[in-house]
Amino acid sequence: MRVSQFHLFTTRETPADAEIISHQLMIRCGMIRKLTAGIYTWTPLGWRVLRKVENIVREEMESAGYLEMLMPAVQPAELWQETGRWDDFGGQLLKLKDRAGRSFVFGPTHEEVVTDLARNELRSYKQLPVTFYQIQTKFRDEIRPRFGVMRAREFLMKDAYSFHINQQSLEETYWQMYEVYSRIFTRAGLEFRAVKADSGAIGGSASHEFHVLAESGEDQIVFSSESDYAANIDLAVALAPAAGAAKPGVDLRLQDTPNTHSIADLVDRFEVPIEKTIKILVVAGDENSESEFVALLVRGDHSLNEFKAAQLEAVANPLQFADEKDIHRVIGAGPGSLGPVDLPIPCIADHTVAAMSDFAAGANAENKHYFGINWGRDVALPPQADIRNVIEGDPSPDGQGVLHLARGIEVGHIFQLGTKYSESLNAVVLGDDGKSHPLEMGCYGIGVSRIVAAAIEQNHDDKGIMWPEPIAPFAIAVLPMNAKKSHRVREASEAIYRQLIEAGVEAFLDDRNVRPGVMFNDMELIGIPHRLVIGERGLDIGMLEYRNRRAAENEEIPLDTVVQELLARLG
RNA sequence: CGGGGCGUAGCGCAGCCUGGUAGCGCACCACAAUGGGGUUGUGGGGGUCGGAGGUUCGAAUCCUCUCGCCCCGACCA
Repeated sequence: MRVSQFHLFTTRETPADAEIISHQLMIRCGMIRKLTAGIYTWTPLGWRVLRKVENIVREEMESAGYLEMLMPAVQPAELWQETGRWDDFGGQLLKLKDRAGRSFVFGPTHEEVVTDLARNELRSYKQLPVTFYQIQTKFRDEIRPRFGVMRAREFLMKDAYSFHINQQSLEETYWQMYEVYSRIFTRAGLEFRAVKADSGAIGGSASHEFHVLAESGEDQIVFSSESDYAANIDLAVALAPAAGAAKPGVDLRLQDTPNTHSIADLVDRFEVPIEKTIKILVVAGDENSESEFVALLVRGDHSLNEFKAAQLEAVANPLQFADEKDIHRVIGAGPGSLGPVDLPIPCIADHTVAAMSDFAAGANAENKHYFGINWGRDVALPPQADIRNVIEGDPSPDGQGVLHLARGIEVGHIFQLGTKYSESLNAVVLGDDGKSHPLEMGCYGIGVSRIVAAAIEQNHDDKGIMWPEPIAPFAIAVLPMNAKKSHRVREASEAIYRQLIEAGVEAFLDDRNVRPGVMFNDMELIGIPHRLVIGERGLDIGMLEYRNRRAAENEEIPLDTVVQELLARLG
């Protein structure tokens, strides 16, 4: 491709509304343009990258034997009503009406459609297992789209669905898909981790997320320093210490603590180490439980894991925090003065709390705290559960190593769905026993457009993008210096460019009449992995300048063998 | 959904408080010089100031409504 024939539109200025680096660079490169909130046009430059990612995904899916297809983006409401997701999916579901007033959705995912296909087409276990996939535009009406294509409303997704006669077959495909996903992200040149995850609104049992590691990631992931334990923050657990093991060291003491309303106050004014404090969170009880409210106890420096807390039998799901008025009503003290001693409502302690001794907490009376509290001696040890978020350095739950926290961008998610959709849509096949069996299903997603942004987050410097070669829009930039003034430069550049193109290399010849600095800056900004500079200077001595986008210095390449040398470097 | 902010040329912004017929930088077009890290000069094109209504002799500016966009929050003992 010649730059003069390509719509290359770069800009020096960073748009005001782009917060993260990938969004800024994509705008500055001219890869994307916003049409409206969360909805983007992919320009020719951006589209080349998107297509590269798409093709890697497609090739790996194909070689695993999965079948590509294309399902409708617009789907009848009836199908979503059958599975209950017309109501359950929530505000992210974009609902539409046609001229006759019939309701439709713009597909945010395709379990309904693919299961409808399966119930009509699949008859026998002999047709199984089978995996269908598509690469297609999805729409999810995000509450708050942001970060460009990272969290867009309209986005490109690869979604795959597998069908099985039994759980064992599902698991085989699930773990095969795990490997396929790992190959895809590895091939795209990304540093990533797979972590255990919750299956959330999609439903089902087992699930893993694939995260590209990046500081700007919206998700927290957790992994062990020694073992292969890895989970997202919702699910991550630390090895629990033994409850009640610590022996009392000091006496219980009730002390006046005026104007002490927070853990921070307690630590500052009374010189209590934060690890010797506990905080009480009052939440609504489950409607079937005997208590209106339940107190949750976590160590002062720990935070409540709302996902875990909401799973507790005694606790309302979704989690609902008591307001100040309710806390006063049922406990008789404000939120800053709560503690386990003489607490009038049931409580559940985090495992860490159950192992504490000589700790401080509120006295359930204004302006008073207890110090030196010990379980058993001063108050009965409450029931325990894992209700906190793990922190950096916690022991890994398998006993091997400590936990590290990192930020990640979720680019893939695989689920074992089981029969959730096949049962609600009555998708069954005959087994070898001659009886009907609901299909076991798996579903597997990759955020194709999100990968583009994630790759930039992971691969950039102060000059711009540094594409991993497999997803770069062009492989090499051929930059003639002052071609207008030099037919030698012009001819040499054209010749090399032609040879590269003939060799199948995606070369990008900058034949614009612009100064060298403009070329260098543009090519570095858009992240072309290799570049060759052709000038009078080099031609005089028979050597040309080559530079890798990630290298700090030029290399000299002899003119006579330049194309072979480049081909070797390009792999 | 709650809170805050912003809508003036393709992009980044000034002008608004104190009303008087719209400006700067980048980008774009033309010409010239320059020619190895976003070069320089001269000349030029482009805006119903988000939209509607109101106040006024006169509105980008004041008032009302409306639409759009962005940020923060949905953890608190």
